[in-house]
Amino acid sequence: MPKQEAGCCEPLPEDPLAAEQAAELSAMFKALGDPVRLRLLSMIASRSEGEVCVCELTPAFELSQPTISHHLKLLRQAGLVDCERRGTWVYYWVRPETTDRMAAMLSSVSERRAVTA
Amino acid sequence: MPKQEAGCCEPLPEDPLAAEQAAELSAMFKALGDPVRLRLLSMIASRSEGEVCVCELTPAFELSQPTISHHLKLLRQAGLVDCERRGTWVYYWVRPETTDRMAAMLSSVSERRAVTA
DNA sequence: AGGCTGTATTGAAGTTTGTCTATGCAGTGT
DNA sequence: ACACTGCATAGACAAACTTCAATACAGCCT
Repeated sequence: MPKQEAGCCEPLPEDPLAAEQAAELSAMFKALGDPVRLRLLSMIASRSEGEVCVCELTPAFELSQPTISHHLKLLRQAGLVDCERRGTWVYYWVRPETTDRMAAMLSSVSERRAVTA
Repeated sequence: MPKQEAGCCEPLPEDPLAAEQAAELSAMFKALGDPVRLRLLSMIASRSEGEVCVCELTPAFELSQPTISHHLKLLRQAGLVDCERRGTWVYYWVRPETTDRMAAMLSSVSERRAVTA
C-alpha cells in the first residue's frame, strides 16, 4: 500500500447534493444548454422594460418560427421565463428566482463547500 | 392598429449575447444539464481538500464505471473540472473560473442587463 | 515478467433533442 | 361572418446523448 492521503477509496462521502435536487437543478441547466435558448434568455433579460414580444425574438434567428416557439416553451417549462398574451402579441419575461437559484449553486461550488441550495 | 407599446415588432434589438459567446457558454450549461454530472461536480467541490479520487465517485452512483468516466470526461471538456493521475488513482478538482463565468452570466440576467460576460 | 487494480476508450443500443413542414388556435379588423 | 396575423402544437426525421459490456491502458507489487 503506497503512501496515500487518508480517506481515499473509503466507502463514500455523504452526497452533498441530493438526487432529487440534482434532478431539479439539472433540468434548469439543461434548458440553458442550447445556444439559441441562452441567447433568447439574454435577449429577454436585456430589455429595460423587463419583457419582450415574441415578434421581436423570432426574426433575430435564422430559424423557423415554430422552432423559436419550441425553445421558448422549454425555457418556460424550466421555470426560467414566464409569458402572457396581450391581444395579438405574447410577451416573455425572466423569472429571477430561477436564475438566482442556479447562480447560488454555482457560487457554492466555486467556494468549495457542500451545496444545499 | 391597437394601442401598443412603442417598439413592438420593430426590426430587432442588438443581440446582447453574441452567437459565439452563446455557443461557448451554452456548452458549459449543457455539461451541467445532467443530474449525474451535477452531482459529480457537487461532490468534487464539497471536499475541503479541493479534490476527489475517482474511486470515491464511482461507487456513489448505481451506474457502471465507464459511464462515470464518460461523465467526468464531459465535465473536463467543458472546462468545469480538471484532473491528474497520481500513481494508481486519478484526482479531480473544480475549475472555479468556469463556474464563476456561468454565475456572472446568470447574475447579469437576473439584474436585467445586457450580458457581456 | 506477469498478474492485479484503477481508470479510460471503443462500439453498440435505445432514448432524447433540435429542426422542419403542416396545421390549429386566438385575437383583430373589415 | 370572414379573412388575416401572431403564436402554439403535432408529427417526422436526422443528429446527439446516455448507458452498457467488452476491451485497452497505466501503474503497482510480487
